[in-house]
Amino acid sequence: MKVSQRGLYALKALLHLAGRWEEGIVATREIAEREEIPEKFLESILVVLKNARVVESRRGREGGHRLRRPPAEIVVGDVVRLLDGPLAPFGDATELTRLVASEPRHAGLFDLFLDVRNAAAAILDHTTLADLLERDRKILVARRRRGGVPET
Amino acid sequence: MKVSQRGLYALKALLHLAGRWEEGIVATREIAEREEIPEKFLESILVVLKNARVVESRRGREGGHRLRRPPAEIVVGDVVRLLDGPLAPFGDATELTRLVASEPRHAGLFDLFLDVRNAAAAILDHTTLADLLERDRKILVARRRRGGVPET
DNA sequence: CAAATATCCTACTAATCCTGTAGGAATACT
DNA sequence: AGTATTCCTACAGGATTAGTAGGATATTTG
Repeated sequence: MKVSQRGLYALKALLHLAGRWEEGIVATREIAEREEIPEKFLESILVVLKNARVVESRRGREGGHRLRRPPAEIVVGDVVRLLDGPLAPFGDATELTRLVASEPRHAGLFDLFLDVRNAAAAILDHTTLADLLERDRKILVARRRRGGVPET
Repeated sequence: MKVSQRGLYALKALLHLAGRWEEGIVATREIAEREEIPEKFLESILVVLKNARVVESRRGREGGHRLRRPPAEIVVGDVVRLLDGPLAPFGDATELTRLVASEPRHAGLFDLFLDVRNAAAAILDHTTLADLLERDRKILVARRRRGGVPET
């Protein structure tokens, strides 16, 4: 499994929307500027996210995007799969299962790959956007305690 | 992390050599034929494996390749890293650690990626070629018991 | 020494993926 | 009507992937 720049942008954008969940609709430009994502590129990503019903959009003036569900109900694994394909290091879970069951050679190898994909899925499929926001917060607090650098 | 066709070929070739570890040297052509890998492509892969001191080669007639160490001492994680780069889904472990420690935004996300890479590393770095051969054997036995199809 | 055979090295190619850009059409708010 | 924003299509340059081709180099056998 590999997370592309595009996938990373998608996650950052969603985290941005999650952080401002109460505010409602946010425009592409604003996300792009704050998260340092090329605006036109982000546009195309948001369309994908919209078609997958992760996000909903409003056009025209005062338009923009917002999460379709609360941050605690959006799973990181789904977003990664949507943008960057299956979590398995080779092929996908179904293909690997088939190979383990039918390949005369190297079934063990595919079985190993299946273990890796299951380990990744176990982590990514039970982490939500809300979890990540919480995690951000905790890391920041810990960093501050460890001799953070509050300016002056 | 993504295992390419090239990486898969490398692992298959190494498993082939591991299976015939006692026999000593095996020619590229033979591996290519038995494992159904394009010969010239396999050649280039074996050079990489040789430069990384995983395999040793002898030229000329009766030449070929063999593992430099016994199968139980060759770790899958190292092979994957060699052919397909870091195990992390984004960047590598060092970069992710740095990002978690210094990024003002989304440190939690990079921390999550670090968890994924650690989970993958935990699996791949403690599985050897010998483990995989054993695994192959077990799968075959289990398959046979479950109503295998012994011809006629 | 010569022939045969295998690895090793360099270069090239075709296809696909990745990371964007550009321009405009459709839509919705003021 | 005017303006701001999403949405759609097309394209482009660079990197990566999966090989191919041809020959130089080394080594064993006759």
